[in-house]
Amino acid sequence: MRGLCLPIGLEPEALRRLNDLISVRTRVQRKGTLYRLGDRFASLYAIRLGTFKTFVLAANGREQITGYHMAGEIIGIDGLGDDRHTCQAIALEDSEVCVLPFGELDQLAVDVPTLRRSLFRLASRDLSRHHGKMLLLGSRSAEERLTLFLLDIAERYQARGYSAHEFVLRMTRGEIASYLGLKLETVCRLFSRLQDEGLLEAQGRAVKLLDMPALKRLVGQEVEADRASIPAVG
Amino acid sequence: MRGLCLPIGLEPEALRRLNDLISVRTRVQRKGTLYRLGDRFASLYAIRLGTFKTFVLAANGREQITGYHMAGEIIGIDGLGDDRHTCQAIALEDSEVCVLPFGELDQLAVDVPTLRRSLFRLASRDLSRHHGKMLLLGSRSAEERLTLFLLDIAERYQARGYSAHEFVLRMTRGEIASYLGLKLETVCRLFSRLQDEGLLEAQGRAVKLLDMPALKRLVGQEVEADRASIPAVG
DNA sequence: CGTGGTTTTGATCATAATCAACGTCTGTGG
DNA sequence: CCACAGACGTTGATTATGATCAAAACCACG
Repeated sequence: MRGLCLPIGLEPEALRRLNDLISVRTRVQRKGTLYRLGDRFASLYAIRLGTFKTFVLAANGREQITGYHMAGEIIGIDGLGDDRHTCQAIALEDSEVCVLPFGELDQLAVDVPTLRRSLFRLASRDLSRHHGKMLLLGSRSAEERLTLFLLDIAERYQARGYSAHEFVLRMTRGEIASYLGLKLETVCRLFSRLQDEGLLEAQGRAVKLLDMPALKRLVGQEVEADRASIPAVG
Repeated sequence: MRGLCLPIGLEPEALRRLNDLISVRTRVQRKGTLYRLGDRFASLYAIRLGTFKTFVLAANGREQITGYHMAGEIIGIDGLGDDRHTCQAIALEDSEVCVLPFGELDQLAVDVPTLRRSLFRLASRDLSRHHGKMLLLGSRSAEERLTLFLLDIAERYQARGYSAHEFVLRMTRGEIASYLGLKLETVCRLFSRLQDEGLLEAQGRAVKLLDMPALKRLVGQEVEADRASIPAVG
């Protein structure tokens, strides 16, 4: 049990202490809500199994997806700022989370500097993720966005010991589109195009990344082994 | 001195304690760097006077602006995740910051739950800001983006006691464009267009917002007084 | 099977990017 | 104080990209 409940990115010392306050494990079935916008912020949730999407509702009522979250990640930190969750979290498949009561976590953090740091880290991680990946998305073409998205997913699967080259997406084309700021037809066409170009193979949600180096080049990521060649900019 | 050094959004109790550890005040002149990407994270900076931009360098060496920061705001929290700053901060005009050594801040946070909370709040604030305002930017037209940007600036000036209707931008058209994921020519045209439509008046960086309600409607923000009319979505 | 949600593809249109030229402002040195 | 250079801003003409509208095919599930 403990194994999967433990968040990636926390130091060993903090992890042991954490274990003690993990009391509740909850199942959330497909399309079930973990928390809603406006809910009082009380806990963090360590995803033990499954996948979640977080989203906000735009003025027109359409949902704007703000993130996808997989097993091993912690969600709910968005509520910290105002004591209320600022988005809604829904399971994309039958899932299971460990509830981490924030009050106790906060208390524990007093004794354990490492955990304190870890919590901060966690809070700033989404932020950094956005900086590093998604904000850059603003100035990128549709093709680059989708590629970045797929590479991000691949990387996260890999970090969990799964194949980075072959996986099954848990979200619809429309959900991907919402996340990337595109239309679903555009996302479809891009899958087709990347397939025609031999970079990947997609049958519905099953995806095989065939030419990783090319995909990385497409989004301007240096293909490892010589990062020294990145030109310095003064 | 204390007055302006103190961050907006911290509770009174925390503020008093904070005062004691504010040791250094630093000037940063126009175009001067406060911190660079990769710099060791040691402090937060409370902007006492002036304006900063934060940005990352894209693969091609072009700068991608990730935020604008005005007097009363705290920057530098981006470095918390990895102990290294993940972006660069440069002053857009002659500015002044208070240095808040994070180690001491962290230590202080142990005793003061309020401060602890405030720090978390701070860490998650940028995140929330993005959620609420800029992430939504992904699915918006160029005109909506610029309008959101201007309304955001207006709101922040207002929060500081300045006019929300009339202000002088501190950044170039190109910098606005970078921030919004547009090209500078597009930003220019949009200023012209909004001016033609009578929504604002722009002479270079001096901006007057002439029709606030119309601007808010443009981006789908309910014009106060009846938020009850927003349809519920289940 | 048939029904609803999802995915794919086509044709057309709107928006913003690109390429290009020119105007304007600011600060510097003569 | 003026002339000039360089950065910044504006506008026009054209193109490329992604949105929109529309019609099928596909698929999973009851």
